[in-house]
Amino acid sequence: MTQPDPDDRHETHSAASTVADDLARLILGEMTPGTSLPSEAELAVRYDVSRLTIREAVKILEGRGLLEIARGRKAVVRAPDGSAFADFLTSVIRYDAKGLFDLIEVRLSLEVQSATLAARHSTRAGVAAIESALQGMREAAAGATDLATDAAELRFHSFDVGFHEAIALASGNRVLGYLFEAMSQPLREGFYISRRGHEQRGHTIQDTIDAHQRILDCIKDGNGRAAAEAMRFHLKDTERDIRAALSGRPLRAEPSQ
Amino acid sequence: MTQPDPDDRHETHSAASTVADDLARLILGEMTPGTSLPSEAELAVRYDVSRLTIREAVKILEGRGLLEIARGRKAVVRAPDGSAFADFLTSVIRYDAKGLFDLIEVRLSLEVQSATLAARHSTRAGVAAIESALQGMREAAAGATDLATDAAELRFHSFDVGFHEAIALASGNRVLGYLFEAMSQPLREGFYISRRGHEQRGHTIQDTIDAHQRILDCIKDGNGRAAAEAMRFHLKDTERDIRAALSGRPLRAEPSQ
DNA sequence: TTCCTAAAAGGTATCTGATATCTCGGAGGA
DNA sequence: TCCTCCGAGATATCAGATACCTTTTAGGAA
Repeated sequence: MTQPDPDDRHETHSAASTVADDLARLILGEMTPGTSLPSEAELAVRYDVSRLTIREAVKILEGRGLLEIARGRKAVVRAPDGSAFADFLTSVIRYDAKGLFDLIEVRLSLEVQSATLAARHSTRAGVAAIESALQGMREAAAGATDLATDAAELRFHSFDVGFHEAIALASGNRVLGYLFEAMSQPLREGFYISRRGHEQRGHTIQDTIDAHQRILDCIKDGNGRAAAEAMRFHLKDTERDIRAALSGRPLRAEPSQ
Repeated sequence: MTQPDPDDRHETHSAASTVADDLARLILGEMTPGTSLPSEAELAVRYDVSRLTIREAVKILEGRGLLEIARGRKAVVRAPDGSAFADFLTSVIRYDAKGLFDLIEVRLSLEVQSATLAARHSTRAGVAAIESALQGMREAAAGATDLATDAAELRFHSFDVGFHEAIALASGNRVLGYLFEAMSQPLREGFYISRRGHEQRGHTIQDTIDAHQRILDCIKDGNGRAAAEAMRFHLKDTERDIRAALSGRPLRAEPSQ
């Protein structure tokens, strides 16, 4: 809840911030992804500040995910993606364990909706992408039957994430895709915890694959309600895995990244 | 194919980005909001780069919303909020009108969940905040019966947003609160459009207030399912308002901020 | 003529050094 | 004891310079 503050007497904002805000408005308003900004020298002349100030403004926008910067080339406007939100969510779940479950709760809601929408109006290509991810999970699991090695677990995980991401994309709702992308990084840690709990509860990898298969089947049938239910069941089960793995032992504090 | 280049992963971008990533990990991992970073000079020594490079790294983190920077003071770690995601979403809905409806769709899902959770376990203070926002809507509407003036409409709008925000907070799920905060800015434009459509469809302000009252009643009753349904009905109706107002006329392209 | 390569031009990345202005805490006076 | 003022420390911004990367262009070879 921000205070009204209509007239920004708060103008002690630095020159770099001012330039950054102006450029942001320009970029969001009338530039399309792929367009390149004028050179630093040119911007310095236009805003009548030093090149350093322009650089700092551009860095702020890089941090906001609006620009892509490479050495020797002009800065180009970046297509939006969810990464800008990712470390924000990461910081949320770092502060306490409840944050992780809050995130899981939200994720459940969004993924159930994704599944519903994906079943309702997905394209053949969309279904193919989901199928391909599931096939990848199968192969990763076959390669190492118990996911004993880190490499196999990593491969399985990335296909698992890919499965859910493919559903989010197949929903046709881009905001869902961005949110999923933003959530997948902070949920990465949760994944490894959940696999541990999955085994503790006597389940196998095949169970996991079957659960995904059911979701896929419902989507292919175009049955939104069933797809939603299958997704909800799967995620609720994953949540139980995590709770089982965490019961009695605190969330480890050290970041794995 | 690049040369071996063993000690320097050339793939990593600039020195500033490297420092920024390292600082981000530090901040997310082991610093709490309010803590201040070492001074630029000290960081420059620690990372063995010039102060300018540190400045750029810090600017990137400012853009990511991780740091708060003020002149003459060290940079302090910022408590997470949704604003970093807000202008990202704003950029999404700028690119085409479908983005707006994608966002509305996601919002519906999240708000329905908020209502459910708020009904399930809200505190007395949480309910009071929702009630207070609704009372504010009533008074704003009474002050100007048809919301003719911009000021009255603005007041009504902020109480309307406050109502929904209070529900998100009452849900007890902080991630929902952050997401709501991030969405409310880009949806601001949608609000004015919806009010126009509301009138076009022969509805009054009182209808809007009644819809909110119904949601509040369900939450007070602790009836999660009914609260979800009331919220869904209200938001679906709002969506119809927007579609009605937009039918035949394109979304205006000029940014309002 | 066509294709490949190397130099040139333009751009960013980073450093050094200097000045201005702001914040905060402590010294000193009332 | 409390208020005021000042200096130390920190950031903000400037200017100039070098290194390295990318793109373009021009020239030479097939």
